[in-house]
Amino acid sequence: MDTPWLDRRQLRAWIRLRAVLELLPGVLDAQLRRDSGLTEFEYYTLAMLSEAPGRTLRMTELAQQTNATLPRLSHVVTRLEGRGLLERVPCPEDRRAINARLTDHGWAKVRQAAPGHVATVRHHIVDVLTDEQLDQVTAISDAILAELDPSRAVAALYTRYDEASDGDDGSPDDAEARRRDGRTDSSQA
Amino acid sequence: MDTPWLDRRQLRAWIRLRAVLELLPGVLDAQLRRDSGLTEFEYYTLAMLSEAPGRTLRMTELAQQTNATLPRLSHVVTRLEGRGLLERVPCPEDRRAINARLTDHGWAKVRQAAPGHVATVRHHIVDVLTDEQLDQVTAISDAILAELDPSRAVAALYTRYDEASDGDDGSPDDAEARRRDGRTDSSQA
DNA sequence: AGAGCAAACTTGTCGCTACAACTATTCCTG
DNA sequence: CAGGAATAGTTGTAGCGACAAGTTTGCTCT
Repeated sequence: MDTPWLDRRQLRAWIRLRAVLELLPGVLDAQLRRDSGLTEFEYYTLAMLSEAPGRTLRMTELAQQTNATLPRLSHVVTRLEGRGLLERVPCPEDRRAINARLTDHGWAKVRQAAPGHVATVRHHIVDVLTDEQLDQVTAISDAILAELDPSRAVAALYTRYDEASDGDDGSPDDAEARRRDGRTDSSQA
Repeated sequence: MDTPWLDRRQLRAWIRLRAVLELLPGVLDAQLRRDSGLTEFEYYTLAMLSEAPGRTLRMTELAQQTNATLPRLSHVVTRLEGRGLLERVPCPEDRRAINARLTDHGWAKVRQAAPGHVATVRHHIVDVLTDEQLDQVTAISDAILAELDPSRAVAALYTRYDEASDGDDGSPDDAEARRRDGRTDSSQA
């Protein structure tokens, strides 16, 4: 078994990507913690719920959308439930399943936290990249995810943001969240 | 403050990048844990030492090269020291400072772990991307890191893998290459 | 129909990381 | 050449995530 080492180009790309992998999550997390008392993961959990029809999702589905394992999600949901941001509701159709539903308090929390978080994402990622590079990020991530997640579990979510629908993907809550797209900013670089 | 929401292209890129950020570390970690009993971070700690002159680095420098905070590194080094993979040596020049030095056992460990890890990186990243995309990864990461790390602390390391020197591809086995080249480095920095 | 298996969650434990002190040197500046 | 600030590390604690069981419900096959 001969193991081909990485050449300079490959190594350079990897080292840098690794640095991003290491540093970026901490920055995003810190901002949300500071400004909203939420983990980045907690935020996305709430955010995914806020976009779902009826602000409700089954645990498994929510886990997929947040790229989390079920045990992890379960723990997080327990904490969020304790803080009154969401609630567990037994699923009538399948009694094994549990629906996580965003409370009004949780909804308010997301709405309060969103602008700051989006601003951070903008500041650290979107604004420093060109439109072309953003598309490259999409393509590169797709390639990596295809290998990383052969079952295409993540696909369900991340296909959602393709140029698929012209209308909306449906839900009223969703529409409300999306309505904020309205801004026209010809972002600086 | 206008609500700076993300448009479709931006959101798509971000959602996917986020998925990579979430999933990739776990995969790399799992492989190293399984095959070598090392965390990805532990591996890189050892790897950075293995590349350093005399297989020795000061804690602060090592922290920078691994993108870690000092407290984190300190804990990790304590654990690795307990396992005999490296040792703390007081720095003669500055009595506040501590040198972390790779032991022979640690050296062997890195050499044993490297091929599997590189194979994983290859499999999940390098092999699924074109050369062009690899360069895009470099450029994009650079842009993000420049904003993320204004002090350019990371720069010290990741500049190292530019087309600067020859014979310096920076792999953990790099030190081996140096030995082959007869570049024997004694005495610490 | 009932046995066996899979799916959907939960729970408990352990290890790692961030954050916040704290100690010990060295640098700097009047 | 004091004395305060900055630098280099360590340590303690609290909290989150991974992993491994465990439980309940649904599915399937003969």
